[in-house]
Amino acid sequence: AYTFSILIHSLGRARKLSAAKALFEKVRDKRGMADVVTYTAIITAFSKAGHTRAAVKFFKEMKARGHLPNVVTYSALIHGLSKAGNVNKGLELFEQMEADGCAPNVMTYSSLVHALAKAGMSEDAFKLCEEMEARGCLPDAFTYCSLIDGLGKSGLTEQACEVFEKLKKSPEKHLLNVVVCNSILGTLVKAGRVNDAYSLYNEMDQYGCYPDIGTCKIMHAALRQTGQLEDADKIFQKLQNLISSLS
RNA sequence: AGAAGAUU
Repeated sequence: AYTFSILIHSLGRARKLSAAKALFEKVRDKRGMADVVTYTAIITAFSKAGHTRAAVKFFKEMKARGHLPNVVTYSALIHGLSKAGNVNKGLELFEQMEADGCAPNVMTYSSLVHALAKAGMSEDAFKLCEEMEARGCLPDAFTYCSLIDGLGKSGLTEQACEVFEKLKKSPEKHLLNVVVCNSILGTLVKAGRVNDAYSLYNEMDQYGCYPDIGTCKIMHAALRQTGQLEDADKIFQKLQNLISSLS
């Protein structure tokens, strides 16, 4: 079953959904070898492709057949539902998961924070972060990134900055990475605070974060828009260097 | 030994 899970996972990643499904059904029916991980792999494949009703069908099926979903299964499906814009179903599933005695972990919370943020419910995302901390599950870089990005996109720039500043000073500051920096840079730029963004860009290295392609794209577009063309050019050069160092 | 989450 290990091998089949890997295969189903790979087919899913390659967007070969019908092949993944065919293999899954074969494993399930002919060999009776479908387990929680196999089910989770097929649910993930359909979830990521946005086919949530198929994912939910497999989810119901696994339960009906006595395979208890675990935290990975729930997280994958919550992510899929939220990605399809069905945050409420995601929240419902989150409650169901708790009712089933399955403890959420940082990835489950982060998926929900991301979903709430994307749905413009950043206040709820913020509350969820507080809740997870209160329950002894520390937010990680993914959680902070989703939260900051969501607050920024809801126009709550100040709150986003507060979260970032608080993280910078907290014992968890090692969580600061380039993607978290990019999320606050994007937030500042969106709020028209290009100079604040540029200052932050210039001090990122003090936090052990080094600009990546995403950083340069954000800053280049921002500086070009405000007519700071020389600085934009410098960043464009850096962007080219980063891209060419990829291969 | 296999499965889940972030910025542009």
